[in-house]
Amino acid sequence: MAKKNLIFSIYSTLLDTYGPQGWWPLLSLSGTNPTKTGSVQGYHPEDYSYPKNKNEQFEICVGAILTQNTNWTNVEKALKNLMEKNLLDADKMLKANTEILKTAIRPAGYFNQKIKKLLLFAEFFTSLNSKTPSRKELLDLWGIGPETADTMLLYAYKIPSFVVDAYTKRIVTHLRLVPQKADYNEIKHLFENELEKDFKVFQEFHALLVEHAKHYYSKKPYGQGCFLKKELKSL
DNA sequence: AACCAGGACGTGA
DNA sequence: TCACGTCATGGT
Repeated sequence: MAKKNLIFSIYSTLLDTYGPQGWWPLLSLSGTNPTKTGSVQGYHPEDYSYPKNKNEQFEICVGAILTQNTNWTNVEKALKNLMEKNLLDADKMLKANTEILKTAIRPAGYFNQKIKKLLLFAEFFTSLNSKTPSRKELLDLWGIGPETADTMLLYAYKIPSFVVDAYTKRIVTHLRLVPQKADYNEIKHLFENELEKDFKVFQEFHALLVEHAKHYYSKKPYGQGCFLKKELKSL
């Protein structure tokens, strides 16, 4: 393989190791592939046609908010509750009783904060009339920070905006690709500057980093057995 | 039984 | 700017 750059070779290695992840996870697909937590098979590997409709797009955005500092299995429970009550729809959510909404999303934690975030976003989402929001518009919403905004842009709107989460930061600082104190944008640019702006690559890369982190960067000491460290030396 | 999970916000220095 | 507390449930 021609050495394009360090970042790309990491992507290559992760993809070879874990395979395409097929993110974002959608409820309609978790039936065939229930609650993926290990390196099993992706949700819709090598199929980049999602979201297929406006409700799936909304579902991704809701999931992005609910998963803030929260385990995905808990988010899935909340999403299922919303789906069962037929509330995974922006208009219906806006008309719904707030207490019922809170009860539905309770498993995802922080339900008092998150219900505000969801309603504010739902209102914004309907006001878009199917337009694609800008990153700034998303960031201006209360409850949507850089990671959530980038997650929505990348997975709900297929815009190549790299997502930096706690795992990503943990990995790149451990590998000494950025200083410990590197902020969100510094890490985001590290990836964006060295990759072609292809939403499919960005989608896979972020999902692969999460998968990799679950194997080697979830318990201390971080990075034990991480094969990326060996690879970096050999370059 | 502590610890933390695919963060964001408010506050005080 | 920046470090720190707060928000909440459920699995290990």
